[in-house]
Amino acid sequence: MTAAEGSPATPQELDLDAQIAAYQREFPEVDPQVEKVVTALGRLNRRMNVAYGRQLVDLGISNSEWEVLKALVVVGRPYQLGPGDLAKRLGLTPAAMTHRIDRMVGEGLVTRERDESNRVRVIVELTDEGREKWLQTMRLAAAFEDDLLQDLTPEERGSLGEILTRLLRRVESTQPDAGGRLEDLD
Amino acid sequence: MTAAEGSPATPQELDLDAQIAAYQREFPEVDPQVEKVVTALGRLNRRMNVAYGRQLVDLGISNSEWEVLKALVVVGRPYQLGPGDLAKRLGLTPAAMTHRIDRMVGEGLVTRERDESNRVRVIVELTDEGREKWLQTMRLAAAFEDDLLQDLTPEERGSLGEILTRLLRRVESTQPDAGGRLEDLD
DNA sequence: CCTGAAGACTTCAGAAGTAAAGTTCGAAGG
DNA sequence: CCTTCGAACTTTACTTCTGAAGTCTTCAGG
Repeated sequence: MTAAEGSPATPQELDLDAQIAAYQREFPEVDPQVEKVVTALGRLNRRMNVAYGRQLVDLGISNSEWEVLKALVVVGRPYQLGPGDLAKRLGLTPAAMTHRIDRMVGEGLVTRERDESNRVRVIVELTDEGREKWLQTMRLAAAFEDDLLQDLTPEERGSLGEILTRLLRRVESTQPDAGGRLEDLD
Repeated sequence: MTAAEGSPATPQELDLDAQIAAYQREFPEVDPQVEKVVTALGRLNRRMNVAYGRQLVDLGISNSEWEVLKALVVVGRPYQLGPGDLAKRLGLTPAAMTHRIDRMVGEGLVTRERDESNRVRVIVELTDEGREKWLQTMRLAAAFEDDLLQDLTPEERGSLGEILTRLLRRVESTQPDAGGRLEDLD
């Protein structure tokens, strides 16, 4: 029998404190408190993505497809966006969007048609099936997320949300949105 | 002239509160507080990775290569690991590691040689140049991270680190490390 | 009208990942 | 000793993404 092909996407990592200690050993100038926050953030996020990924597999869609569903649902009825808009919102090249949409059309999650009022444009629209899929993912994701934050007190949740929002604002203002504000798109 | 090819990897996203509001509109059962924490976490992490990526481009290495450097540095002298260990630690397939190591050997960041005491094994070792690269990335990353957390009070940093650590522990214990504990590897 | 430029999407080639099959070496039993 | 199994890495086929070139549509001038 050949090797069991260890399932990837689930990293085996050192204990967090051990990892921080290693950084201090190799790079003494580092601030352990800062490094702990940043490292925990990255690792937490990675694990969450693994968890989402597993749930999505059960529902028969990929993480990439989920992103598209989310973007379409968020804009609201009639759940339409162009490939270019989608690409900007997801941070992908237009070429990648073309392929993703191909797949998703094949799976019946979205439709693609030319905009008859301006035949250069293409309209990608969520199907009922696509919307239903998104609802299913939301149910699973919400359950996972509730469970994840279960041990936090309401005060802790509030303060966590507030601090993260502040950090996000800082980084998003530092990092201009690669040419053109989102408001231009709607 | 052809299209300017909008630079990807920097998503244009809705305001965080607007996104949460959209989720509530489309899925009223969602807990906005929970969703805010989770969404901010994901978006923050993504932006941080974009920021790291830009710094790495300046230093001439990719994010993937950075991961390998980190893993080797963290184990300490003599900075050696096998491809299989590396793959497990990074959450990749062994096949992907083979290719990554190929590239990194070509760039002089690591060496690859057979273990003479057991010729099935291969030893990947950080070169001096690789270690120096890692130190450079650390300097830039630490500066970025210090700046990111600049607005937080020491108490906020401490509590953020503590809460994130707790969440990480929860998710890591829920999500067994795909076959085999890390302790078996050293 | 016709032409040229610009915009929006798609197509094509190359990079990097996964899954599965293949190769090589070491160890254990007859 | 020889054979067979298992472990560790590599190879192959296929997927998905990026960057650059290509196609089609619209619009502004001549």
